[in-house]
Amino acid sequence: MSTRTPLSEERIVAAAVDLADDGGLEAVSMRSVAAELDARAMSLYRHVDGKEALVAAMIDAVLGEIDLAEAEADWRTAVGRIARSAYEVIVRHPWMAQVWLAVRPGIHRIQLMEALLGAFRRGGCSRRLSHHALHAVQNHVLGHAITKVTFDGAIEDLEEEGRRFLEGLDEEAHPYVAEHVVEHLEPSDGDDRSDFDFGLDLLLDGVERLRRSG
Amino acid sequence: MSTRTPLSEERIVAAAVDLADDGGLEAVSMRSVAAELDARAMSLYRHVDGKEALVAAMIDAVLGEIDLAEAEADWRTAVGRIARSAYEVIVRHPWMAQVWLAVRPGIHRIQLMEALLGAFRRGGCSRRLSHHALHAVQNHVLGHAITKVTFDGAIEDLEEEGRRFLEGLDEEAHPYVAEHVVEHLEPSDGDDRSDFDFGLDLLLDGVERLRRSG
DNA sequence: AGCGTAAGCGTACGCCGTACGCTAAGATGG
DNA sequence: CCATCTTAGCGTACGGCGTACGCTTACGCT
Repeated sequence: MSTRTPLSEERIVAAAVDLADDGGLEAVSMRSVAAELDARAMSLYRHVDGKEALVAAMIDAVLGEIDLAEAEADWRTAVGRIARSAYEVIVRHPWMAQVWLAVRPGIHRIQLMEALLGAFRRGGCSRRLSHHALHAVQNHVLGHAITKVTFDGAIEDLEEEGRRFLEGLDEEAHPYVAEHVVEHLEPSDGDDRSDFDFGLDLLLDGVERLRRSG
Repeated sequence: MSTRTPLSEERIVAAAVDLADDGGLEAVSMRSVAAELDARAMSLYRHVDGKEALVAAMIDAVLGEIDLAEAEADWRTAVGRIARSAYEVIVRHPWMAQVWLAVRPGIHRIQLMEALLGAFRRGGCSRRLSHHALHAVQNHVLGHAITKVTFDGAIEDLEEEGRRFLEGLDEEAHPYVAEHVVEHLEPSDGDDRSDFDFGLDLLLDGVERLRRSG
């Protein structure tokens, strides 16, 4: 016994993702990842090109979890499924929000783009409209994910933190911000799902209108 | 002579922003910032709470550059001016894109939110609509800024890099991505300005429609 | 058995953020 | 004018980081 399973890029990336999922990106160091695998830091370099490449591989591995809604006929529900899945994947791996656009696209990122663009193009959108629609959807997903992650990420008690923020806020000078924060704290009707869908629908309505008008 | 101007939070933050503007966030260390001011690292701690607080101060300082379009009567042109100004500020300080949502909002961030929300609310949008409109505009600005910054940030010759990317791409498997990248490379009709406005108009059209329908 | 190849790792270097405590200069009160 | 207090600046040091370099060990060949 005691012959450990050998290292591989796959195992290293998986260990790094696990570390990042609980502990954030800052918990990922060559030494900590190696320790997770009962190895030493320098051993990783046989399988991975360095820390930057490791992070890129982590990102692409996680993007592979996204549902690309490949058999979906209707373009709008396809885009909806992809967008929601992408959002959920990012929220499941909160560290993604900081970095997913910061590195050169890997294969899964390209497949994600292809799936979204394909849905728009086959749905009858022009090249130019599809171009902007892709960016709009990506921005929406990433923006919402960042907002959610930063809200309940560093903060375990959202309510408490929100109240504290409001206390420090000058409500005379910033009444609308106060209003906005209160809305984030209202639990019932404005849950994540409807918030996300509201913006996405608004956006896809616009795309649909432009699609029809050519 | 030779009595240097004393340190202060303001001077430290300004020096750090300068370093980040040319050299990226990674060029900002307590030692490098101190060196920029002819001082030593530990001296900074008399005026700044540590690196994290320094970065937060850098962000808020830069957000103070945004034009808040305060005297603007028409809500739509006000939002447009604010959004474009914010976009330009981020592009002017490319390191902002990585971090601007990652820290707790400072006073300038709050003023930015207040300006946008005020424009929507005074323009006749409901609380809920203004809430979503704010997020949508923020996402649009940040998303576009990130896209632009990552495109021409690490890449001095955009054209060359795009062609190289296309070479490595399997155009059979990803025809729409190829199309999309080509569109990014086309210089003339699709410049930054019109790209940014196209998405923003699409978005504000949606807001306007919902505003009218109540 | 001998050998080539490659996986794993020990050591060391130059960075980083920052805790701790000293020095020296200026402010304050007599 | 001196004594005392405050505070800006900094020297040193510690633990952690990414990684260059080269050694060792294990394994698959012939």
